[in-house]
Amino acid sequence: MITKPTIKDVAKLAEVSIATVSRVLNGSPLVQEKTRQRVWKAIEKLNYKPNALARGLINKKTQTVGMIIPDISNAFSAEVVRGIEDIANIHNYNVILCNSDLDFQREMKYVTTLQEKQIDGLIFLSEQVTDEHLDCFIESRLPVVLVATHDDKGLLPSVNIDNVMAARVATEYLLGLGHRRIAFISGPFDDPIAGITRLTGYKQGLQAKGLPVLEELILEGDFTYKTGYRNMRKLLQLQPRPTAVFAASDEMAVGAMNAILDNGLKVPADIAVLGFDNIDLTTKVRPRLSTIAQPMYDMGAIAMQMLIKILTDAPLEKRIVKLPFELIIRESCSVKK
Amino acid sequence: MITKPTIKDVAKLAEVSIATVSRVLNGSPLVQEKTRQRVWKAIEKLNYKPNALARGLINKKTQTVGMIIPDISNAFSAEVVRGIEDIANIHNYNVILCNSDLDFQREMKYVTTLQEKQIDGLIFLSEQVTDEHLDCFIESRLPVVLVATHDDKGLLPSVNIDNVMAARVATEYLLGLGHRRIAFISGPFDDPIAGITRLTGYKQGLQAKGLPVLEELILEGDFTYKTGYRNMRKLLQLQPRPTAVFAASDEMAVGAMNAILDNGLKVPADIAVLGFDNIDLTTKVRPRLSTIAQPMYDMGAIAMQMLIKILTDAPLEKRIVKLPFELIIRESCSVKK
DNA sequence: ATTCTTTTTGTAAACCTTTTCATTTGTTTT
DNA sequence: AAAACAAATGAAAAGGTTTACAAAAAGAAT
Repeated sequence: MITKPTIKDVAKLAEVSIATVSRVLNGSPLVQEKTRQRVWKAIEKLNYKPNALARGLINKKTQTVGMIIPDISNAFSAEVVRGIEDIANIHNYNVILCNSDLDFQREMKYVTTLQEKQIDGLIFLSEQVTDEHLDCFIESRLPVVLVATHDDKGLLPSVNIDNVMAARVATEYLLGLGHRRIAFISGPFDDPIAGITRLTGYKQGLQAKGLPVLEELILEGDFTYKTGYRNMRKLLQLQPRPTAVFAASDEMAVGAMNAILDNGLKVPADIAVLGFDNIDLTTKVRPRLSTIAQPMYDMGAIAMQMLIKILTDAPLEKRIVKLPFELIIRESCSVKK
Repeated sequence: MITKPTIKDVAKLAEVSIATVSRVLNGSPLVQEKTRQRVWKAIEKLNYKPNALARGLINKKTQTVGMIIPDISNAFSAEVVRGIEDIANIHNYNVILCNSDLDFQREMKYVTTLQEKQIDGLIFLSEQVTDEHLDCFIESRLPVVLVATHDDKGLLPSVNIDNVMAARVATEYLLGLGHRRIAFISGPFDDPIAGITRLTGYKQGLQAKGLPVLEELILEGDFTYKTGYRNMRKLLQLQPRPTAVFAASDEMAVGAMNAILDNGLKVPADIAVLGFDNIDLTTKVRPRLSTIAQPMYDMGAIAMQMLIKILTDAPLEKRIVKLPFELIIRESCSVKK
């Protein structure tokens, strides 16, 4: 069997030492022009590719980072990941993809494996970052950047949006349209990042206007289409019905919208619907969904940029980055009649 | 600075040689029970993690595979990737994600990088597999499995569906509903996998019924929502209008559906719409989209299973796998009035 | 007790690089 | 021509594992 050519083979063919080949490979200036050419010729002739394992072993760098996310088949994650990979690619990094399904055990197992593979850093996306997470990250000594999450103590660098304010702006928009009976389909009540925060923003919006927060109008979902649909069906049975629904994710908002539509009612005429995230889906449904836009791609891209800065010892201007959100008005909300 | 503990540190603490530690780590039977325990204790005490680079260097295996796909933010790719990663994870492999945007240069650059990183194998997803691709794969000597693609010569293992037959079944379904003027929004005319094949199936369907293939009813898209929308607008100007549209992807089908809806017409009452893929979106739009289901997750999962078999020298029953497709009837197609 | 097995453990080479340090070669200065 | 210096090259160690082989320890057979 023919084995892969190594630096030795190149050295032999070019009639130099492996040290010289290595220097050529790494663009060292102290090698004569004609030697350099001879080496390159040998490299090409043998189709030699340096072994990144050997390199990594000695350099203690692998140009590889890990990303642990809940689920790549979720549009939000996928968009963030695309941002991460694009920046990684530009800077000659590769990314290892890990789907956790938000399972703590899996997350921890991935951290261990990635550590063994000597990744240079980790990008982490999850519902919450608990103390156990923190312990694990610290023990691993891996540079970690959180995206679309943050830890309470602000120990880890992160990139996120101001979820409270975003949800408040959304609520105030609906109030501004004249709605007073605004339902809220929340994320998990124990999710401190996208659950509690957005619920808080919703409440703040109402309270700032002097309106009561009605328990019956607040239902718990898990960001998925299904829970949006189901919760909306419950809301439709209320007397009187809410005139608007604000959901903590676009998936849930579309679910809610379809529940309304399937019930023979109209959006926004009968009930206004407002989402959160601005995933692709929002422009593909009819009516198009108004929503709070999170800069998903940018969040990923910036997280990766931060990670690279950490890896290259460049200064980080800000460790905790809050990106701007945007209220995008489409067709799913109208003035209350 | 504290450095990571190595096998040497473990050996010293456990008062054995590194060979013994290695044996314990690899579950070798020829080490005494009490020694084994001593070693494990040392491993845990030091929180030692074996260095996968050093391991890979000597074993010539990295338990890492690469996957080159067009774009992870595309629902189809994402679902396939999820299938790949799940199976990989079960078998203790990790996956490196590479987005090519169908750019040949990028694809080739990724192959080189992945090769340098000594991946054990590669899963490749693209519009076409040209001879240059083939040359590159062969030269790389990497085990490659194609997914949702295949090469003309059948050189590489692949998993796919019978696109011609699927498109034909779809067309015949519309014909069966009484439609005679059926438009087709195709993928790129030069895409031999999902472009030409599905177009062929469409034509076959018509011809089998003795119907003419009308050029004016066939438009070229690139599988994206946008081209579905645009092409449908063109089709709407035809006199007489088509009574049904079959699109070579769900994205295009939804684009077409929205073009129809935005034009004040009804689906399926005025025009029936049929898609291809069965991505999530199909059940989130109203009316729900009828479609040809490709087993996206399974395609990824099976591709990975095949790759693992190749890597472990297990026999492959079939090198070219054709998975079954399924016509899923929802609400976007009705009998022609 | 001696020899022969069998079981357990250790030594050292190998995997493929990078890099320090030493050496050689070439150039400049005197 | 010799001395001093700079530039180019090579030898060898290091990085952290696995494993073939050697060696030691333990047990069985004589």
